[in-house]
Amino acid sequence: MTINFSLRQWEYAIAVADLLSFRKAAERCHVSQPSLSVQLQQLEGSLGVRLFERDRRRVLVTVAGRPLIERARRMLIDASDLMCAARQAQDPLVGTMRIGVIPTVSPYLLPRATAALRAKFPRLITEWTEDKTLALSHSVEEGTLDAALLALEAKLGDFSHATVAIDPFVLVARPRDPLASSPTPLRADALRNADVLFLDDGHCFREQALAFCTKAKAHELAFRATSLPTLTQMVAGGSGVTLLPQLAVATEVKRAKLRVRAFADPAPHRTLALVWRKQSPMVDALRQIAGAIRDAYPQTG
Amino acid sequence: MTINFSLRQWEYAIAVADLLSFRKAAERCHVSQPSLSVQLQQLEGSLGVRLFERDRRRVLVTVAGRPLIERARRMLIDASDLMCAARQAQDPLVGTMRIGVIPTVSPYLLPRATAALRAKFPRLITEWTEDKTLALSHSVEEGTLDAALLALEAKLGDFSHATVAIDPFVLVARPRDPLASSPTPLRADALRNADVLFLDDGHCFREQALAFCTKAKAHELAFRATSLPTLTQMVAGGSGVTLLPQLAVATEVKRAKLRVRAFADPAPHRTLALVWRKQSPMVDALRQIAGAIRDAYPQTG
DNA sequence: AAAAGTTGATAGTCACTAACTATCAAAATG
DNA sequence: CATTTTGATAGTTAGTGACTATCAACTTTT
Repeated sequence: MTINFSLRQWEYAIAVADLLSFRKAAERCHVSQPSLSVQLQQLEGSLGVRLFERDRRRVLVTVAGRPLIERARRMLIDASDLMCAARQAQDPLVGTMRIGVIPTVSPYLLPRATAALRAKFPRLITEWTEDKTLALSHSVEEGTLDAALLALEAKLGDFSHATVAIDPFVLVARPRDPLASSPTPLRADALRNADVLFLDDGHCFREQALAFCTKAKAHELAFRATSLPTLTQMVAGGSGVTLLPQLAVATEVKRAKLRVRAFADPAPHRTLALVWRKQSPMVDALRQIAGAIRDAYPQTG
Repeated sequence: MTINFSLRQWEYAIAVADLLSFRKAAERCHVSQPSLSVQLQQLEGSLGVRLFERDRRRVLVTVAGRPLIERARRMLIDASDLMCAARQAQDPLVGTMRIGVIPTVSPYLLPRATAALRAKFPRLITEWTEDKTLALSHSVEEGTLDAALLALEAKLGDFSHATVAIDPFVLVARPRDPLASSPTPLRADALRNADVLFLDDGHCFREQALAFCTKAKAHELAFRATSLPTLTQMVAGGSGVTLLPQLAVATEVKRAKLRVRAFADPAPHRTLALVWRKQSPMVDALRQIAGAIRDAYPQTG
C-alpha cells in the first residue's frame, strides 16, 4: 500500500470540511484559492474518491468523504503530536502550553498558579482559556488545548491526569441563618429542607453541589447564578444558603458578612486535576506543571 | 503548530531505524542513498532533533529519536489506513486482503474458505499467511496483515472480532485404549492419569488442551508434536491419547484406525474468529468475509 | 601493509510540483 | 440588471526531491 497523498492535502481537505468553502479554507491555510482547488483535485484523483460535492453555490462533504476526513483528522493530530514531541525532546519546558480552566477555579487559582509557573519555568508560556468542562474536554480531545484544569468528578473522556488538590465544599449562610450556628462540622442531613442556591447549568460545580444537596433532601431555589460571586451575593441578600468550593471562600466571602461551615466526613468535595489526552506528547512537561500548580495551591488556614 | 515534515521523510527514518543502515534503507524505499541521506538531514534539521547517531561504521537511533520514531510509526499506520479506507470507499470487496491463520486451522478450513470467498466475492483476492498466534497478532497490530483467523481463547491484543465457529475438542485414542470404550460423552475426569500427547510450544491449541488436561489430572508425555498429523500418528503408534479439535478430525483420523470421543458439557473448545485492529478501515469487508467463512465452515455430522 | 570494498556525506544537475496571478463562468445578491 | 461571490482553469515561476558522480573514512581482504 503506497501512500500517494501529502499531509498538506489533507489539511486543505479538513479546512474545507470545516468551513464548507474553498475560499475561506484557502484563507485559513494561508494559500491562494486556486492552489487549494488544485491540490484537492489531485487528492481526490489519487484516492479515486470524490470528497466534496461542489455546486457553484455550496460545498458538501460526500458520504464517502466523511469517514475519510475523520481518519485524516486523526492522522494530522498524530502528525502535530509528533512535531510537538520533537520540540519537547529539545526541552520539555520551553514553548507554549495551552491550558483550559473551569470558571469556578480560574479566578481563585490562576493568579497564584501563573506566578508560580513563571517563576519555575521562565521559558514556558502558558495560554489560559476559561470555559465549562464539556467545551474544555472537547478542546483537549481535538488538540486545540494541550490540557485542562478541572474537576475529575465530572464526566470526562479518556484522559490521563495529575491531581492538583482536593477542594472541599463548604456551606455559606448569613449569620442569622439557623444553619450558621449549627454545630461544626456540619452533617449532611443538617441541610434537610434548607433552601439552597446553585449555579447555572453546565457548571460542573452545580452538578456536584446539587447531587450532594438532593441526597440531603434540601430544596433547590428557582434562581440560578451564573458565577460564584453572584451566588454569594444572593446568599448575602437573604435568598437562602449555598455551597462554595473552599478555594473560592477567601475571595468571595470577605466581601459579604457571611458564615462558613465545613462539612463532616464524608465531606463533599471536588478533585482538581490537570488532564490531557492519553497520548499527548507533553506528558513530562504537563506533570511538572501540575506539580508546580499543586505547590502553589492556597493552603486552607 | 505548523507541520514541516513529510510522510516520506518519516518512511525513510523508519526504514533506517529498522535496518540500521542508510544504504539498505534506501534500497527498501526504492531511492538512492544520497536522496535518503539528504531527506533525513532535512528532517533532523526541521525538527531540531538528531534522530540517528552515525558513526562511519554503524548507525544508532538516538535516545531522543526513539520515541519520535515510534510516534511516526503510528502516524504512518494511520496514513496507510486512510489510503486503504479510500480504496474501500470505492468498493469494500475489491482488492487484496492479507489474512493470517494458525496452523491448527489452516489445512482444515482454508480449502473450503477460499473456495467460498472466491465464489462470493470474485473480485477479492485473499492472501493467506500461516503462523502461530503470537506472530499473527503482532502482524495485525503493525498492519502487515489485515486480519487473522485464530482462537479467541489465546492471549490477544486489543482487537475487534467476528466469531466464525465454536470448535470443540475431542479425545482420540486407539481402539484398544480403555478410554476408547468408556461411555460417551466423556467426562473430564475420565482423563485422570491418562498419558496425553500435546503439540509443541507456541501453538495455542497446545495451551488450551494442556490447561484442560492438567485440570483433569492427566499426564503430559515428554514428546511434543510439531503438527496435528504428527500428533495423530503418534497416537496411532500407541504412544498414548490426545485431544484434537473437531475441525481436524475428518482429515486426520480417517488415515489411522482411531476412536473419537466427544466430551460432556462443559466441553473443552476453542472459539475461532476473525480478528482485526479496532480501527481497521476494512471493518465492513472483514465482517462480510467472516460471515462467508462461517457459512463455509464444515458442519459436524 | 596495500588494495578493495564498505559506509554515509556532498556537489551538481534536472524534472516535477506546488505555489502564485490573472481570468472565466455560473450563481447569488442587491 | 449590475455587482459580488463562488470554484475552476491557464500560464508562469520558484522550490524541492530525485538522480549520478564523487569523496572521505573506516573495515576487510589479499
